[in-house]
Amino acid sequence: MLSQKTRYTIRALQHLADCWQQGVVRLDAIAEEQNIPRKFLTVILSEMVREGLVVSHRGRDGGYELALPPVDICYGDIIRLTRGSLALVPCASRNAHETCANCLPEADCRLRGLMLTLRDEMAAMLDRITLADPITVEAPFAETGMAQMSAKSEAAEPI
Amino acid sequence: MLSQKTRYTIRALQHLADCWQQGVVRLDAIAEEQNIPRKFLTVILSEMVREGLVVSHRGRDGGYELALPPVDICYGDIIRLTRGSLALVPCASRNAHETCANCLPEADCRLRGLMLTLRDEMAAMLDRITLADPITVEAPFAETGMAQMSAKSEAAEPI
DNA sequence: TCTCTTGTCTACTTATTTTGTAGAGATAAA
DNA sequence: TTTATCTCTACAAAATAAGTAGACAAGAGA
Repeated sequence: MLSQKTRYTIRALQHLADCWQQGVVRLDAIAEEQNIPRKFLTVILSEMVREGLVVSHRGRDGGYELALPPVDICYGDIIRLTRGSLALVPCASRNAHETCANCLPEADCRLRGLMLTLRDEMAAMLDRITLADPITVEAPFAETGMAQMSAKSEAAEPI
Repeated sequence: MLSQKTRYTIRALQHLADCWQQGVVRLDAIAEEQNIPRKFLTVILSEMVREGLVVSHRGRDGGYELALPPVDICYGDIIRLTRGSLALVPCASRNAHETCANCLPEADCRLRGLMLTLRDEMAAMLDRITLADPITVEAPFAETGMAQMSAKSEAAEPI
């Protein structure tokens, strides 16, 4: 699972992407519209500033904006930044590899083999979709009967 | 990330798959060969028995074996059993849907849209590969220069 | 039947991670 | 100089994960 913090981060960045080139956005505006605890959001956005994804402006009329055009920020990068890795198992990370505790030697671990393949497949998708992509949202499960989703995101087609 | 417990579970099941139709396997044998804390493994295997994936035999000469042929147990099912869901976000689960706390209405949440697509892609892979599939393991990162992996698993080809 | 081996179950303990909050500072505009 | 903003470190509380204890049940064989 993505942690709550990672989810907040992504939604905050989506919000900034939506406001791209419309001036800075105040923290309180993001917190309110995205339903994120204000104090927690200060921590999150400060981290994003340190990581270079967001630029802040202090003082009166201050706020935040993306440091890059939304099209240059992909979901894979955001998740790697906040969570360290895309992989579902530490030994299958290509960016933050760590050997697992209490495991077999890596060369023998089939779980690792599987998770590496999965990681690569996830990366192929998450590195392709950016904050500029529109994403169509399937209706909630309760109300409907599934799947209107699937498309593969070329240019500006709904995902 | 998959929890340590989920990883132990998968490796224990892989071990039982390897011993399929060779008689029961004692808990201690699994614990030793798979490097899993013995007491913790009792909890894990008891759960698998309750879930119907494993059959146990008590008393002297007792042990465990898979309840089904390895080819009928896919990784997707194992992860769903141990973890509740394949999805990376509770609101994107198709089996254990839950609305996220502090979120937008589901119909407006682009993160959910993205995570649904990702979930379906992960499921397509994890529901196809079973405990009977051989899985080739890429050499550990430290020793080599990446990627010998990728294949898509048809029939009994290495994954 | 007795005993030994092996699995079962419930309840705990401990460690780690996650989620948030407090509060004193820095800075920029008016 | 005042006020609206962001910044930073540290802490607290809650939730989750990992692992252990220990009494119990059951089957095989002497």
